[in-house]
Amino acid sequence: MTKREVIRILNEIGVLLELKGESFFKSRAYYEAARKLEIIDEDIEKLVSQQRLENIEGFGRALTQKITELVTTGQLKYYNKLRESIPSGLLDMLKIQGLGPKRIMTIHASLGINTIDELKKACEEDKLLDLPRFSKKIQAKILEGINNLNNYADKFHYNIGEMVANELLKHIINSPYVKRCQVAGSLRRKKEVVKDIDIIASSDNPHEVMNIFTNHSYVKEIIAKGETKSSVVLVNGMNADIRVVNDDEYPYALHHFTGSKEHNTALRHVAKKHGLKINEYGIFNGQQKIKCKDEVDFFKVFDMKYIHPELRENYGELEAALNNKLPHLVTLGDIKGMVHVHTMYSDGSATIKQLAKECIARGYKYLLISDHSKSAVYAGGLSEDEIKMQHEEIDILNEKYTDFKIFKGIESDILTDGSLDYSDEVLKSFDFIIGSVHSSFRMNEEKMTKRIIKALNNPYMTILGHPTGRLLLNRAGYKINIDKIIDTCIENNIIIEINANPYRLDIDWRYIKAAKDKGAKFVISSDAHSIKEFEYMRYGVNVARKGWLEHRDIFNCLSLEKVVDYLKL
DNA sequence: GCCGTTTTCGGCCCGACTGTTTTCAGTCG
Repeated sequence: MTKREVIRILNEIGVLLELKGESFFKSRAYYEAARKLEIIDEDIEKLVSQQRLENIEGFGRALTQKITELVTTGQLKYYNKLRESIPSGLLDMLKIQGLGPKRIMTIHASLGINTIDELKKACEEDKLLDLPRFSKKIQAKILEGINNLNNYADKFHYNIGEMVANELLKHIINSPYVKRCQVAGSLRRKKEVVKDIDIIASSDNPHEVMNIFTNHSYVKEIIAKGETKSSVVLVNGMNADIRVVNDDEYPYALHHFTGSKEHNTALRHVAKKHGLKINEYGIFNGQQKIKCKDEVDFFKVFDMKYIHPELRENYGELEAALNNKLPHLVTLGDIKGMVHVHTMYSDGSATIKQLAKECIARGYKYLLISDHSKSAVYAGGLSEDEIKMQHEEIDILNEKYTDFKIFKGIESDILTDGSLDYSDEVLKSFDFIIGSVHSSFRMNEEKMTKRIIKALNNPYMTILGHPTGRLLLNRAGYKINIDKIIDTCIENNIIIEINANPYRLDIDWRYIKAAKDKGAKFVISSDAHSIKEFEYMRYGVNVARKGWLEHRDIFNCLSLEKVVDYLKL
């Protein structure tokens, strides 16, 4: 059984226990254990066979026994029994806004309802009214929650969230009542997909700020509106929350609502050791509040350097901050060249000259062109003759530039047998080669891993393109042994792509830090098919920062001279 | 569920808002 599967089951047990009405702390023990396994960069089977699980904080006798059973037999009796006792439809109901474990179990126990469809029918037939602490209002809310579930996605791509949040922010920040205001939550942490928008503001007149927020034209429905907190649904189905505090409470509130929950919980443990207490209104030493003017001050209280929001995932940032080992995160300004760009030769919309001009205007020193290869017929992949033409055009353009260079490359399909789709003769004519999988996504893990590793052993390969092939909120990545692939990239000096397209953001940031520690190198590439898509670079930088990367870990932070040197030209 | 120098039981994270009920339960983040 894979670690991923164990993590999934632990999380599900946590949810099932919540439904059963068990103590929240018991559920949390399972969630925390799942979380720990996610962070630990070790083989689960080794951890079990070497009996090292019980040495990890949060793994007591019960959890160790259960995980051992799961890993050695592939089964867990406790889990099977739990699942039998709770219809799976009840788990789905947790997604309905306003409906939690208590009400779900009341509905199930009194009315025998097991699925969302049955629940919907019951609401429409007024069957919930007689249940204790239910009413017409609550029934209507549940019904609306069910309809929203069908009408709206519950998650959105980062770039959509950012766009909407900026629009709301612009509206609020212009108010004379607002002193400080910014986006918090997962958007501030630059998560690749977001559930909602969190905004924090400081003001002496929260009432007015709430009105401004809830009156925005994007607001479709007000879920809650109070003096410090309001919650709305926007026209696109997204939820947005605002918290308004006094200005001297702002840094604490900002930190609290930036999260992550896991980061906050871990920091509270640290605070406790200092004899301090943290909540959204302050850091307290008994009754006394410790003054902070901003988040830099906030972390100073715990002898920590400022932790950038992107790192606040409880992936080791607190320890690093204590030991002064936080990375100097890469910034967009560190990027010196545009990589993985498609032109009109294949499915791009701009000419090489237009792309180069835009690069120069943006201060980039080089452009790495990589159109599709000939197997990608659907995308106008380049024939051998077209490659020759493109190379001639690049040579002519390069003669005109003094402080700028265009490099000749290709995004070559990794064919099902792991070979690239040109002869060595043709491959040799490029300055660099990105190898990407664009077909037969549904191979099993062993075959797909073998396929990619064979390509990584091709001496002409420079970069592994979008390593998992995922499309966020749309398609899971292909099944691969990512550890083996990363290890092979390191051995063979292949650069791992961080594809900055906001619908890909592939490789996932969760893999990056461990790979970096092992010596992996990365490139942030736009995969641009138009000049407009150069903007994608900042999403790629977000991912790199979430993966703890510094400029020296990233290929296109190198100077032009160093790139020429690297590509041995 | 886990944990432990107040140690084998009793804490563990808590505040805001809604709606039902009249002091509080449920949900959410």
